[in-house]
Amino acid sequence: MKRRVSAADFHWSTNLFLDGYCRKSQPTWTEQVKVSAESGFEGPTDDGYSWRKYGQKDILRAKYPRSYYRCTYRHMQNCWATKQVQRSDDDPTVFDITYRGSHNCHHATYCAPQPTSPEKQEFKNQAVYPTGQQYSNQVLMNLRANLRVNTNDLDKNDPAACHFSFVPTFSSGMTDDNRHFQISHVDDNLIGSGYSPSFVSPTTPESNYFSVSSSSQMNGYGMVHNLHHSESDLTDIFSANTSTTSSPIVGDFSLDHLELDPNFPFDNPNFFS
DNA sequence: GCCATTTGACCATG
DNA sequence: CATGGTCAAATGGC
Repeated sequence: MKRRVSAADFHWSTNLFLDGYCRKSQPTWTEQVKVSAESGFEGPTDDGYSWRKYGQKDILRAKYPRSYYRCTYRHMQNCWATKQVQRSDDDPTVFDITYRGSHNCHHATYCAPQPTSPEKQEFKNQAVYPTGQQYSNQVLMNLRANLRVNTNDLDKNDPAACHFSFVPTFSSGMTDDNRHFQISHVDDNLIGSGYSPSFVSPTTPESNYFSVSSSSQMNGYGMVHNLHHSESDLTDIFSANTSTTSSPIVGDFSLDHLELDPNFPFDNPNFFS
């Protein structure tokens, strides 16, 4: 929990998989993080937040146990974010990290030297944390390689509860920094509750930032808050790229590839409602 | 002594 | 009842 991964030797790829499921109205998404052994493998747990491990469990038919973490500031700031970390069976260098809930705490970024509080050590681990913006930009840089929207799963889920299937895939865009980014389903709760998947969470050693679009806005804690999410907004985001291989601009970034499923129900009244 | 981790027990769910 | 998720006492490091 207290180690840091240097920017120089942390080579990894992330397969982020937004599992916008419909349970308990908590946003959940899964990120697959690959850490190469040569980069001084220490595990993928440094995502910029401060986690406290509260359990470990052997999972049926899984080689490796699953670890359970919750936000260190669960009580101090009523932050109920949790995550589960499980090493992949196939590739021991790959970790599946399932995040559940969004952070309410304000300790994720290093740049928030707030007025001294009795909880002095709350900031002791923050000095080298990159901001969420920094992480985000890293991902978006790789996003240039490939981004597509996949709606295949829509039919498998209750359309009334899960209106959104968004599976952008970033892969092989950058040299050794391949990130695969998948967002499956996102429901209302996920969008409207300060939801912050890893691509907007602090992690990367890079020093950049991004903004997704006018419909989203970074706050001071590396989170993206959707100020509004209307149909037109999303259309704005994706429409520019449905028939060309040019590089549409998404926020501060250009995308080399963006495929949009023509059947994607942007006109679904429930979509991002 | 404080705090995080470990680990077996307990609980919830299907 | 099997499995996954959480609790909490014990443990260890600083």
